[in-house]
Amino acid sequence: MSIEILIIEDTADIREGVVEILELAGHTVYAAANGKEGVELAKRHLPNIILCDIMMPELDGYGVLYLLHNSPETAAIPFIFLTAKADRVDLRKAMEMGADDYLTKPFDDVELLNAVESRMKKKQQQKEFYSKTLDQLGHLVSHNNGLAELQNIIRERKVRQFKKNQVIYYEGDKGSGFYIVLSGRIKTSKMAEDGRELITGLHAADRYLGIAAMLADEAYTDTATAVEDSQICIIPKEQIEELLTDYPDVSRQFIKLLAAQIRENEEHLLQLAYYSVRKKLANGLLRLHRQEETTDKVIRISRDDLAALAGMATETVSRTLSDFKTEGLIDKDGSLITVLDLKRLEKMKN
Amino acid sequence: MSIEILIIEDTADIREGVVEILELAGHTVYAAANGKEGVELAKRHLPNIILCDIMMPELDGYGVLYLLHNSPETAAIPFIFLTAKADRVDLRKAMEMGADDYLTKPFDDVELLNAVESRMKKKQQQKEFYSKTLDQLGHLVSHNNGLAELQNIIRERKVRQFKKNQVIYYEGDKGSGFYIVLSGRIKTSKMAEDGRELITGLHAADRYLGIAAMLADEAYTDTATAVEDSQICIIPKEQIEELLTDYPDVSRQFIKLLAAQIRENEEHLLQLAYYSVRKKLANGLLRLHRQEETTDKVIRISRDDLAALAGMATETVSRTLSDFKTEGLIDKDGSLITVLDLKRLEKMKN
DNA sequence: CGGGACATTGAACCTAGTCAACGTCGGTGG
DNA sequence: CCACCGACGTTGACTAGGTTCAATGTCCCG
Repeated sequence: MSIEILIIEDTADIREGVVEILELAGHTVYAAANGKEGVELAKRHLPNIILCDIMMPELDGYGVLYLLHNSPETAAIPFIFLTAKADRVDLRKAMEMGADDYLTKPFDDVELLNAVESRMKKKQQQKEFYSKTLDQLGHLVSHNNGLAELQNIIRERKVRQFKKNQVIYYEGDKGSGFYIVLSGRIKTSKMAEDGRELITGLHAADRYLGIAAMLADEAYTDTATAVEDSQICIIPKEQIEELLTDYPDVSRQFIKLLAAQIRENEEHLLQLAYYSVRKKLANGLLRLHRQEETTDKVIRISRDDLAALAGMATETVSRTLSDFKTEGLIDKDGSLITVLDLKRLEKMKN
Repeated sequence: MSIEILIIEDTADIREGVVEILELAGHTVYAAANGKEGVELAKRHLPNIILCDIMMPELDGYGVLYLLHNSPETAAIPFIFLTAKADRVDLRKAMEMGADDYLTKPFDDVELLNAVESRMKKKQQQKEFYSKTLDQLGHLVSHNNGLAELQNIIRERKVRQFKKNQVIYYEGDKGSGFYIVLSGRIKTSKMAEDGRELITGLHAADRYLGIAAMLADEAYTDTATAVEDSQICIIPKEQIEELLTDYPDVSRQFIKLLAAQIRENEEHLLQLAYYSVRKKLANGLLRLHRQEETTDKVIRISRDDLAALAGMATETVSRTLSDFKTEGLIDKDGSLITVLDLKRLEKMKN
């Protein structure tokens, strides 16, 4: 199988060296001498893998990565950084931004080819692993044409990894597609002026993200962040656009998702307005409990996130959880919480 | 023009008398001897006007009115109660439920014919008056087929009057259509367990109600009540249903409305979670100010509603408004509030 | 073993809710 | 026509519930 590779590197020596090696290995190679050109080539050719220098004039490697990741059709392409420094800080930043791997210059032929191949192999494994998950996505599937089409799109599986605390999109970004959570957990949150955070939604496997923004053709109203390492399937907007005009059943399905979200939000609204801390926390726990799909239903969440979810101070969460424990409602150990008495939690007085 | 009239009355004497008079006047008359039969006939024939006794075995007049008003295709049919008692309490209840008129038994031929005719005339006037308003509804209209179709449906103008504090639908009712506010103001609200109310939306002229519930085929998530006397156009679900499957542009339009609602709700969430009373109230006022379309932009709302809108106690609203007044932000006189310093209200610190 | 992230606990403070009394206006009935 | 009632708004006093600040404890990772 021939692999298409894009190399973005401003130093001619290195760039030409890499091209030569990869072409000798039988791959198709596109070369760009700067970031801007790199992004253009990436969008035009949609290569199977991208190698990119960090330090470049004008648009640096981070910028390239950012741009490509924000565009659905290029978001899932494996991205390897080439870096001269063995500087840890830079690398950490790179990996946090979602790079898949890195190569420290100078590197030899073997290192280069290994990196490319191992990344392609991982990608392949990932595909196989998640084809199961994706095939299970029965929600949107029926015997109907449009939904079958949608499933096909989902099958193309542009999967991208997000590490803990990595941001998937920011409030204010233009919605350019939507996302399906395959594994892990994603929170969507809004920031108050003083920096306090309110979690508007928690999305575990099989849940959808960013639908409203995409369909309304507006900017995202909240910021999506990975709570733990997660895999996310990215569906570009253009592909959905056609479906919406051709198949009414698809729009109906989306409308239901939106309506469900409105329902949830309104319930949340009422809680924040009038419920006591105890009740808000109880409801928050129940919400998490319902989502938790591990056998023993243990909830794993930081106090900070729990506070942001229920709209209160972290210290208050700590205190109230301690109360709940002495009352025998829950058990807790660090950031692990087990619901013991569901009934009583549900009936929590105000 | 021949008018189709339905008479629902359990006493055979009266019923037959009425039928005779009306038929002599050249109208088509359907007669039902009890409430259940009456509802069936109404749905089958969709008469131009309904006369209905209050006191009947099994399903009484209130029940008939309730059922017919909850069904979009019959909701806008003028409804006249026939009542033996001159009892005010009963009548008040009837009018509050949305009856258009009443006749106290015994009534003579002239009274009966007058009541029918004057009601039909009013209905006609209403139609003419609102045909203007409805024609202005340019929002959903484009050169596109589906939206033109939608406009046609809206033109059929099933207009219904709601008096102050009358309920349009209750939380939990099945969504059987959606509503367009023609004049007046409607609030949608949710009730906390302890009875406190949170207003989730305020809808003035040209706004839509109950879209989410209708499209998702679920129950309403909140209760809609008229804040002042209002006119509302009712669109039955069945008619929309076809449009949705045939014309994608219509669904797109609805999707945008839903997305806008999500946007608004999320903003509201953040406010309720972390904002101070001063800031919440300031935002509430701004929201109202924006909607107010009278020239001088005077806001008219009760303290209770304002409190339910911002999610706080009425007394606190009173106090804070007084503060705002001494600070020169607003002017107030009873339930009339004028925004004086928009800038400072917007910049209100937390 | 040290440092940082996260959790817990204590104490002081303060915001906003509750309860209660009073004022005002408009409508209704005697 | 006036008196009364109820709905609505205002103001005061009190207090509970939660936030904030600060100190200390605990766990995990390099």
